[in-house]
Amino acid sequence: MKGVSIKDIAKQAGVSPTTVSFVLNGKAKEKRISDQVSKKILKLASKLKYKPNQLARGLRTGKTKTIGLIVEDIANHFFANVAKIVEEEADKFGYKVLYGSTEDDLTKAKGLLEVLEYRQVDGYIITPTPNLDKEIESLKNARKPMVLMDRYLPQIPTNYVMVNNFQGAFDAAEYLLNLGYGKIALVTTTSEQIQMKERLNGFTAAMKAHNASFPRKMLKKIPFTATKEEALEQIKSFIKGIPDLDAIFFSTNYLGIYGIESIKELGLKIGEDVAVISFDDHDLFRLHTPGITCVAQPINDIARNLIQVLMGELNGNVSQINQVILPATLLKRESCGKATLAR
Amino acid sequence: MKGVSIKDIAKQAGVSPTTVSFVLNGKAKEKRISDQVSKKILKLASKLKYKPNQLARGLRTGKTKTIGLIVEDIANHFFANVAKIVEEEADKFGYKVLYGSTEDDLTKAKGLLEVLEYRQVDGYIITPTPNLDKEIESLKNARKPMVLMDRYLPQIPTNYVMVNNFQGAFDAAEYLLNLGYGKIALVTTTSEQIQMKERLNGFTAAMKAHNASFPRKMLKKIPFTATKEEALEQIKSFIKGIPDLDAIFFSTNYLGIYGIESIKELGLKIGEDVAVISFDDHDLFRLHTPGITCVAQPINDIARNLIQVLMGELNGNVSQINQVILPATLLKRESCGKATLAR
DNA sequence: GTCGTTTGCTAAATCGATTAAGCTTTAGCA
DNA sequence: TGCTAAAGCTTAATCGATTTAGCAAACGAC
Repeated sequence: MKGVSIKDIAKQAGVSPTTVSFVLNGKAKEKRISDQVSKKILKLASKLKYKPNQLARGLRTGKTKTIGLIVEDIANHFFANVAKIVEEEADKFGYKVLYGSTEDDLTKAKGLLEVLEYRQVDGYIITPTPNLDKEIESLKNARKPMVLMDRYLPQIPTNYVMVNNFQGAFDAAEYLLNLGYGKIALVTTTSEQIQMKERLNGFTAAMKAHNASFPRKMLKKIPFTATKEEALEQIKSFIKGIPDLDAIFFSTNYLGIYGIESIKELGLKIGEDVAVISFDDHDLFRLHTPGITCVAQPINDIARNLIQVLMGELNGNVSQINQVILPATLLKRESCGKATLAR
Repeated sequence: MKGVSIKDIAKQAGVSPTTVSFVLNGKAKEKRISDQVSKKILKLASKLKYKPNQLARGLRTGKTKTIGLIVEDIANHFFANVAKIVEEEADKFGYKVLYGSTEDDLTKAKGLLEVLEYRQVDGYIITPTPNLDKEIESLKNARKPMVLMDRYLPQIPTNYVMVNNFQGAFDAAEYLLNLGYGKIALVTTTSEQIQMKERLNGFTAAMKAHNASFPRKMLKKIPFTATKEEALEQIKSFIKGIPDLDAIFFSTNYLGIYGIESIKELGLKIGEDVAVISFDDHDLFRLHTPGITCVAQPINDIARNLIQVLMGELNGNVSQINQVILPATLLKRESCGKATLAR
């Protein structure tokens, strides 16, 4: 029942636990343990299927080999996929992952951080909620290894890994403009978070660069507190309110999904009556008829960079701040009808 | 930097660490600690923001307050949603969750179990891969709290929580038959796992119950090792091979997705040329035009039951085996055209 | 006044590993 | 032979909590 401990090995090998520890930690040479003894110990360890007790080790060394992953919603396509790669990559370094979803709620995020702290995770991958500044700041001051993802807090210089939101939105808008669309609307959220701002900025910058007009009435912000029904209603009446609308850019994947549903309910045809682009990819966008053009995030790259940066910190390379911004890819499908027709 | 320990509190309160431990564990009365001292300790603890070191506690008590969650693929809609609720529910009991994806691969599953074991998780929620019997058996013999999900191993009586696969498939087939469809095909995987068998059994039982014919050529098994491209090819040529086909039941959500894509590529119209039902719901099915009728799993219920059963075991109620089978719901949408037209 | 009981608390062992410090024994060299 | 150095281990402290066993003082009963 009980596991095999270092003592058991020591007893059977006729040496002290210290010696066993040295050998099993690869310090045999350094600690001048004879090859004879080393081999005997290694043989015994594998024979007895010795598994070091991580708790004991952690208690002594202060390292749990665990990282905390805080996402907005683990059930969301983007975060779930990141979580998957993060787990795989962390595993390569001998780390396990504890996760939690904030629902973008400050209180939940604080709660998660507290739990992770007293679980003594070695490092953090955090999708910050609004107003999480104080907590992030104090983690930073405590020099805890940490990387932010998906967004960052402009006031606090920290490591982060994100997609290039500005460029992604810029490319999307430019693509629509080049296809000849003139009345392009942007549907985004009221969230003041940086990733949303940058998508808005990228979009407007493209419009400006092409001397296209983007009056205030072409911008719709849906409160992030809105229920699905409310969001659908708002999107529908927004669309109805702009008769000459010919294209819509949705700034997130869930808004894109709501958008598709809204457009469908209005009896309009995507790609014919109105062009659609959404930020973030989704199975739905790929398989929808017509396929929905989108700005895809490089999920694998994001996850791998997160771990790479975090491992750097965990190994003590805390020298400089790592801010990784990865390119977004415009996946052209059929939802911008003129696109395929015109070309 | 260092955390506040029980010793710090003891020193400041002028008592021994033992006393502090008793008070903080709610054993003040039982251990006859005076109210005076109790209060002083509690006050100090909250003033110093004492957080018990879980490692130390775990080392001593053998409990980590951590559960291991092994899913097939955390990025999959079903598992991601279960993972989310599992985390929330576990949190209510003070447990955190370590997760990992097997990709239905035996070696990965073994690796995960090994890691979780030596991380000393208190309990396991496992989606077993094929041939994981030996490992499950040995966990069971070690009397480790454990619940299986999504499927179980018929040879080993264990706790599990699953949807009623038989009933779900039966209902789907019956629904199609009642709508007047006669040539109904079943597309499933070559997987021999119980949940797949039961879906097949449910389907054939319904056909038999209604005296409908279900010749071997109406059954297509796609190897689960097939790439997406291979799967699409196979589904397409299967459909082409049965000219009078009028309905298809896909036994999993990813086959349903492939199915939609295949049908689309063949230039057929879902709900008009061919009716479609898939096991498992998905955003895509809901938002697709036409909406895809499906057999939905009660995800929240599944997750809550998993935790409930596991907590029962963790609290020592290991008396009897809990096998929870939850009803599947047929979500009727437009993909079975005659359905909406006929009614 | 003595004995037994209760009250209120503490000492010390323990969980299993890591690690600084140190203790033998053998070797090397003059 | 005697002295230093290196080789090869071990002792014991430590991480922070839990928990068993038990001590000292106060109290009560006779």
